[in-house]
Amino acid sequence: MYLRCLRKLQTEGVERISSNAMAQRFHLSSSQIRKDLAAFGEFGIRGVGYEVDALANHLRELMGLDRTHGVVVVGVGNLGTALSRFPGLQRDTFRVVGLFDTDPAKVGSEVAGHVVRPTEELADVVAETGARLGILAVPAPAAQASYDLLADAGVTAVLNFAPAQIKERAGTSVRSIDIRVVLEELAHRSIALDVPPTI
Amino acid sequence: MYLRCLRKLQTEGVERISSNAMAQRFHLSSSQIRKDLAAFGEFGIRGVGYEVDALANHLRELMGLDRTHGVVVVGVGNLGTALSRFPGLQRDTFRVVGLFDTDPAKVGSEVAGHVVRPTEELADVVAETGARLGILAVPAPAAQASYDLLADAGVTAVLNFAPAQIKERAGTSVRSIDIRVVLEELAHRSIALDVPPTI
DNA sequence: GGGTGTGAAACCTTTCACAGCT
DNA sequence: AGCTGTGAAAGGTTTCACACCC
Repeated sequence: MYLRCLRKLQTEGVERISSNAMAQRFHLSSSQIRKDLAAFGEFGIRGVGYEVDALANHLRELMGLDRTHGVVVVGVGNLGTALSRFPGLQRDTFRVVGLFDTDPAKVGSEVAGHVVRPTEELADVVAETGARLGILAVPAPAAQASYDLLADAGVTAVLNFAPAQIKERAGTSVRSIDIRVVLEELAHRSIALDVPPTI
Repeated sequence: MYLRCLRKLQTEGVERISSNAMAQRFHLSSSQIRKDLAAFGEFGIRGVGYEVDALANHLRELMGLDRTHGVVVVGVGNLGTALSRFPGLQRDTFRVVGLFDTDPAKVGSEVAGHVVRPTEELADVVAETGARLGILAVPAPAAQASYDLLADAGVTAVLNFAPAQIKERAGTSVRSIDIRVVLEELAHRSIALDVPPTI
């Protein structure tokens, strides 16, 4: 969240900012900002504030965003295709290094500059490219098997869009986005108009 | 979250469950479960536990999931198409009632059983159908304008997939899923393997 | 006996306020 | 003078433990 705020400040050309100014700008509390940022190390300058660039770089490093992360995408339906084409996945922080599907009709076709490969080749591609991130865009019944495939291949973090509960394995963390759950939260908000949005 | 757990219990045929059993089953704390469920009203039976069906129904009602929610989808690219075809959006809780796009090449085509309409017709469709939920699957630069369109039409909650900061208006709450942010969190996890997953 | 609902205790997070650095 | 970093106070949340009910 702080990184997002700092990036916004960078695009605005702000070079230094105090916890107070930042609190006003982003509707936070200044003491909370100081506590949090101090936890990452002493990055403020007393009497001055925080150096936006230096702090952003520090947080980027802390989050591992200073290197390129290879991403493999399993499932090349509409969702997988949309994600593969997503500009944020073609840059130097995240780069799609392989698309996989079990459907023979899809294997061999080209999507977002990549030839879709059979899932049998996933382990090889992960080994060759050193990819550590995986995206699951398969139907719910195929989710667990695909996750296991990714885990076996050595992927360490998986983003799952299938509405299925993945049985996690040590060394391969999962973050699931279940559209059904998000919609339900939305339904709740639309009937209870005073529910504050999540940050 | 409780509703998800209860649904899982329902599919397993469990009719009654104690806070202790539930805690074990879903890795929660029994006292937390009791406190939370008690907050919704006295739904447990002392000496017995909780009636799964009755509690699920109560929570469903509380979340507004006992009625049908009409959903309009703005943006019929790969993502919009994937979402429109999503089975969870064709049932009696959530039902897509209209697809919209500005691209003349897409307008008139049929996706997931709906004819894609120009965004000019959005307000009419929302008025006719009484839809209160909207999904934004447009490119980032078009996000704010599309949100405003939804807000003007009377939609009360919007799920935004565009990587853009929406300026919210009173009466139309926004929940954004920014794939970039999710990926960054994932990158952090893949380098710091001890970060626990979000529930 | 078994299990909920709930005050009290323990624990954690946020805010306050100020010493100390630039 | 101005602003950070940080102990102390305030405010919340979670766990404990037990009275009370089935």
